[in-house]
Amino acid sequence: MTAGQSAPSIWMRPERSAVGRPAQRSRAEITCAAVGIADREGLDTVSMRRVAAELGTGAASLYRYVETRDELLDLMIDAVGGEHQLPGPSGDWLADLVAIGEQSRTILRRHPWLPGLVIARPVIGPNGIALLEHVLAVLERHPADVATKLEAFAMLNGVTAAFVQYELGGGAALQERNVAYLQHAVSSGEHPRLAELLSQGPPAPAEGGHPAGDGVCADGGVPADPVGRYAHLITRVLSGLLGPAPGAA
Amino acid sequence: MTAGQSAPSIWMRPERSAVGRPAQRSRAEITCAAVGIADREGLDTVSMRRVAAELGTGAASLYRYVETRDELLDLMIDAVGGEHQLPGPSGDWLADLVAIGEQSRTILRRHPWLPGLVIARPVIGPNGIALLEHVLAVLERHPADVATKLEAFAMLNGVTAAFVQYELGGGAALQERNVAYLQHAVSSGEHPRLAELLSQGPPAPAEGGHPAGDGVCADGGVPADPVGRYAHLITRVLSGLLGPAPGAA
DNA sequence: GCGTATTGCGATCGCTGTACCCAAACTAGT
DNA sequence: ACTAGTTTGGGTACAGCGATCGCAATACGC
Repeated sequence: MTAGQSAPSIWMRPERSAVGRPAQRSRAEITCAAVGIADREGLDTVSMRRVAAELGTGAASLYRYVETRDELLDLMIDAVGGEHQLPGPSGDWLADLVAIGEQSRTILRRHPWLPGLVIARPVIGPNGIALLEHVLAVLERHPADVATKLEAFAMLNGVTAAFVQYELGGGAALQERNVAYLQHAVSSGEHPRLAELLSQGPPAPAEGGHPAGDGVCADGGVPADPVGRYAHLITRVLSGLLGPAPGAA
Repeated sequence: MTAGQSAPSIWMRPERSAVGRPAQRSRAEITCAAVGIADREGLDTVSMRRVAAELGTGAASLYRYVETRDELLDLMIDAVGGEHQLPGPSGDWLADLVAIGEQSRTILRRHPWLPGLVIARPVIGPNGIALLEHVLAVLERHPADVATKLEAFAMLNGVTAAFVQYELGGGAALQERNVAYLQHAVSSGEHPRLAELLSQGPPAPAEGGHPAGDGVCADGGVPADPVGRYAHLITRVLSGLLGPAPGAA
């Protein structure tokens, strides 16, 4: 009767019916295959036919589980969101949120197709809700209003995605082209300040490990390793949005 | 001889040759048409045929100007980057960078397809170089090393894109679905802290204007209007990466 | 005017997302 | 045990996509 006619969300439809011929596959199985293909061969090789072939079935069958390809992408996004581990609040909300961000960074680096996708398509599913609920729980006693907390959640995800995409340089091929063009632009004249940039560390921004100390350093210094840099950045973002840390200065 | 065989970058190829039949169109003209379509009808209606039709020509003709569709997307990204106005450094690098960020936010909101695209495809062209050069000029006397300045540049773009995408909610349709699912999830049980979120301000995060004061407020307070919130956020990010403001405490 | 270099673009190929249709496989009711 | 109803499996088909090819048209240097 009062139905909003636009297909609401895949997670509001029941996965399988009680009657009729039972399904041979599941959303999770299809999602897992799609994520595997994206990890291995890139996001735009994830076609319905390719995923179906991976599962040994026909492309049309997938449409019993998913209405469109975009819905499959939604499932993929939420599925990797489930890779988070969410321990109980420690009492230090800043530390808890930074820990979540560091997990997110690891997850995003594991699935290089994710940063671009999650920004273009900020969809929320069961795992996204669990994450949001966890963040709200961490911030339960924080005096900020809900809108601010929601914004902090969005920025925790968004800033992390942006940072990882910067770390990865948008993929090796693209980064190579960018560097080549930068050199070209510098050599043919006009940009004096770019020269010093290219004479130093442009080719590979960073790698993944944690070679040095594991995080936030004394206020004022900027860490050298990527993990420390990320922690430093996300700490500033979060304390900027939510005020300074609870106990710390 | 020493050629890296992968097609280097569209901006390293000359746009037109001196000899032979002269071209009837230009990269700029095609780019402009494509941006117009994307603004009006969304990014994924930007097909080669559609753009060609807009220009009254055939799809194959466009491949004289652009090698692939992705290259057209690169042109679009860089073209809107040219909408920035870059005044000379004022001496206060933080204020200058925040001003750039606010321009970026306006531009990104004008082209809602951009945030997702620029994160997924962080390509740099002439306008991107001009912007980078400008940022480096603003930071000329800043003591940080080049890698840190480059990171600040990347985060200025990345964080702004993430913020705008959060403001826009990923498009009306997607936001509607998300809200519907959140309500569904809350009503069917488990997530206590989500309830208070939905009882308050979830449907539209923000609108664009600048109803109240125009920016950074006294330290400690968090502004209410979106413009102030953005300024607050980007200020925290930049001073987090580059140390505190030059004159200010 | 003639060779040479470039562009314009219709025709075409392989691939994509997805609608349609019917056979197969299951449950519920009798 | 049979029928009626409901759902899934998946082959086929279609419109549209990005991209290639080949040829006619159009310019310049000589």
